[in-house]
Amino acid sequence: MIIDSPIDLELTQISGQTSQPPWICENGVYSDLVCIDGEYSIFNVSQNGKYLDFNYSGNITQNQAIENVKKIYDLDFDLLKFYDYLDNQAELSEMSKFCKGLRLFQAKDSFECLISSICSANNSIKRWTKSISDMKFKWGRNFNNFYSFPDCETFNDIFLDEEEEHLKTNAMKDNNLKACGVGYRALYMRKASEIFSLEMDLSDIGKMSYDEAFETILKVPGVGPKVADCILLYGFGFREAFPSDVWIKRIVSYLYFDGKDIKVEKVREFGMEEFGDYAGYVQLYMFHYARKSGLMNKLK
DNA sequence: AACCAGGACTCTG
DNA sequence: CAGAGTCCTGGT
Repeated sequence: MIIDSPIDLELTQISGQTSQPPWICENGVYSDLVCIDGEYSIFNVSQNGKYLDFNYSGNITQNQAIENVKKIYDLDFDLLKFYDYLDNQAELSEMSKFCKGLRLFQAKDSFECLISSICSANNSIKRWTKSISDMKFKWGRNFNNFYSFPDCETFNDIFLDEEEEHLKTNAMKDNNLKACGVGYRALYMRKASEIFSLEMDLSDIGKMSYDEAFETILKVPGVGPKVADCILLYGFGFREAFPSDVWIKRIVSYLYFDGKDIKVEKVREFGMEEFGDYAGYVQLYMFHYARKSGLMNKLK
């Protein structure tokens, strides 16, 4: 079925949002496993003109399927109204034409998003997406050769490194977190996983105000301000988050502060103040505008 | 082959 | 409480 809401699927898929790695793509069809109320379904989406062509298999209702695909691709967000806003801001007016159809790629699994976001810190898009894909393959459940991300109870039992694996088994040496290329982040991931299986539900974060959610998630090991905002934006749909890293700092500094060096923390405050509920989208568009327009090379 | 990029954390003054 | 150093891996 066609879903009547404009999107650039490929751009959204490759944009490196820490909700999840890109879906498996074959002949223009992007597919992945989605869990809805304990039922597993395979979602297939492809580009049809300006719109998404969507179908699914599995034991869920059509309403559930549509509701979930709309959430994942943020299809209820009014892009055209957002472009009106961008076009009327002197500093942002170039962005819509470079990023046309780019949408939030929302988490289908908030725990996967938590671990992905921790994995992305001090890392490259290519490397963290491979790490997460490796984890799904090693420890996820297999449905028709699609793999779920392990839940936090399963995750707690994963060996940290070769040493821990060797201590407890005689098996091969790559059945551990560090074998996925996560380096020192392995311990952060395990501690984070333990917190959300022993101390609180990850879903509680979504019920909080933005400020409370930010302060709460910030206490998780491996989660600093940037990663916290990614989790809140991509994992829980807090659009007022403005995840600020060195690139956003350079771009904001170039566009708004005459190239002056600003603290990342100030950039975050500026973004939230200036862009309000559009902050998350503006951050997403700034990054891809910088990539595609050549601004990024210039700022290096 | 030495060096760099990328956030969070820890230690120092 | 700011600033510097360290962590791991893949890329040059």
